Amino acid sequence: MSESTAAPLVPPTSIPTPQTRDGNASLRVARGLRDAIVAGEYPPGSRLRQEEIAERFGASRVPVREALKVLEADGLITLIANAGAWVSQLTLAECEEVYQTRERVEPLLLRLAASSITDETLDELDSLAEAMVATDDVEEFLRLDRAFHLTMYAGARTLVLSDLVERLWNSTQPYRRAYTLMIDAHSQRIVHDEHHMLVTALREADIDSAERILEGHIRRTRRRLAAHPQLFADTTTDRPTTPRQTTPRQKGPSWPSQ
Amino acid sequence: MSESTAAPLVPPTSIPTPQTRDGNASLRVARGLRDAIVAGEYPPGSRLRQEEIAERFGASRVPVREALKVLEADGLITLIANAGAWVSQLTLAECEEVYQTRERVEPLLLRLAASSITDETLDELDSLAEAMVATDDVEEFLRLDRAFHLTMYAGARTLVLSDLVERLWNSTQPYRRAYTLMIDAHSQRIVHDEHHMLVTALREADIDSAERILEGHIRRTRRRLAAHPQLFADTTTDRPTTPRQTTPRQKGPSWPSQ
DNA sequence: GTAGACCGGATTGCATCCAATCACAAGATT
DNA sequence: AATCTTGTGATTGGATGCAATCCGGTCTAC
Repeated sequence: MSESTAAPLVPPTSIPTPQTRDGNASLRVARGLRDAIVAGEYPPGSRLRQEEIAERFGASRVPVREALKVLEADGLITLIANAGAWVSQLTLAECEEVYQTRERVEPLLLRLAASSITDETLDELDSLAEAMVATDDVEEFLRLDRAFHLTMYAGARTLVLSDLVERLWNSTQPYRRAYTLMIDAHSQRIVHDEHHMLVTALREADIDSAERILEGHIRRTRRRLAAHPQLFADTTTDRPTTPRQTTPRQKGPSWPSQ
Repeated sequence: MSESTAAPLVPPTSIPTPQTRDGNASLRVARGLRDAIVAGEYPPGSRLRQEEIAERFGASRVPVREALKVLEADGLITLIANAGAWVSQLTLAECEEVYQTRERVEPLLLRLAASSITDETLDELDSLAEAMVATDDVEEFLRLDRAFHLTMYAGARTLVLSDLVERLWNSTQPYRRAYTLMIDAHSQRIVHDEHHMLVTALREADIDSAERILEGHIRRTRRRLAAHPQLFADTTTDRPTTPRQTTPRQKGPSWPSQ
């Protein structure tokens, strides 16, 4: 499938393949596949075939497999030996677990970032919050919500923690998407209020309040999600359940176990 | 795992490699290498050569590279493209980051586990705490300390969170080891007191107190570590710094970035 | 008619081979 | 003498090929 790289020793002619130059096909595959999953291109339960991914990103199956291992550690996909890879399907309990974890760590990340939040950042947060009210496109809403939070945290000079938070966001993105599709005006109003209160607390440099507001914000979303269990995989069935493909034939852990 | 089926049609010549039978060499390598790193066999900054690891675990370099990706996501090693793999070396700031994260998430995990802690578990925790006082072997102390905490959490029917906590423990294990080597009797006494208070609070089913004690326990350790910056990599130098090998020639993130 | 056994195709897991990159050292140039 | 350049060995990254596993459907037996 490497027609794209068809010119290995071909001098400078090969235009469409600068990818050997980046020296890291597995990183490129991991990034691209993660983006595709988070974007909803592969919904939870989708089967991921190595060869198909390899062809899509113009690589062989070796870097694809390395990328799959990374995404498994991210919690985005579930690998089962000799069977294949599926986009992770969370049960409601697992999703609540992630949200409870977020309730604890995101306020910390906000605290670590707070000192370096500038007035410009606060204005940007305000405009992001405004834009969330204005839009009625789900994907746009999700994008803005994510941008709002990550912008708050952007000043933190942390690596472990910001990476962790991003993973938590990624692994629950499909369920935020599904929930956003059925959100009512009232709930949306509350989200907006909370965002506005957050920016206000940050403007007043009241970190403790900001932490509490953020915690409550995440908790409220968690409870809203819990009110819609139909969005999640059934706890009683073995997973991964594949709604469209053939069901895999081996019970696996609901979350990458390693 | 399934070495019992070790010799299917394999011409019995290949003695040193019953590993093809388990169907998952990369998992075996990841586990073994993780254990070796956590055990201190490869100290922070050590260079990890693919071929050497492959030989050690009786596999080729392909599953080794997959295992390296997993360990990078665990935060245990640092991969640099076209350069190699090194056991992660944390700066003091990064280690404090991990500990601050632990201060937030471990109390949550304890809360989720608390309801299923039995009297037998509490007795076991007591005896683990006692054994920690009795021993003067560093490795034994570390093993007991880890067992104490993980036993507390064992009842939690969580996957994401317990996995996260284990990663956090693993990535800071070398620094706990180095610190334990220079711990004085007074500090050790405090650790023991805190453990005892924890078990007491759990016996009284006082989850809130238990959470706070655990948070303070981790925080105190963090502050003790911060008082010994010489245990950590220098923030000013590019990393990874390899104390024994030749220094790699490319600046890399101090923590797996992705 | 139902249950169990047995191919055929597809997919994964891994070993081997080859290309690309980098560190180190010796040599050339100014 | 110092610096840039070039060559060589070692190491990593990736592609191909092959063995093993598994699913699906079909056939057979009871």
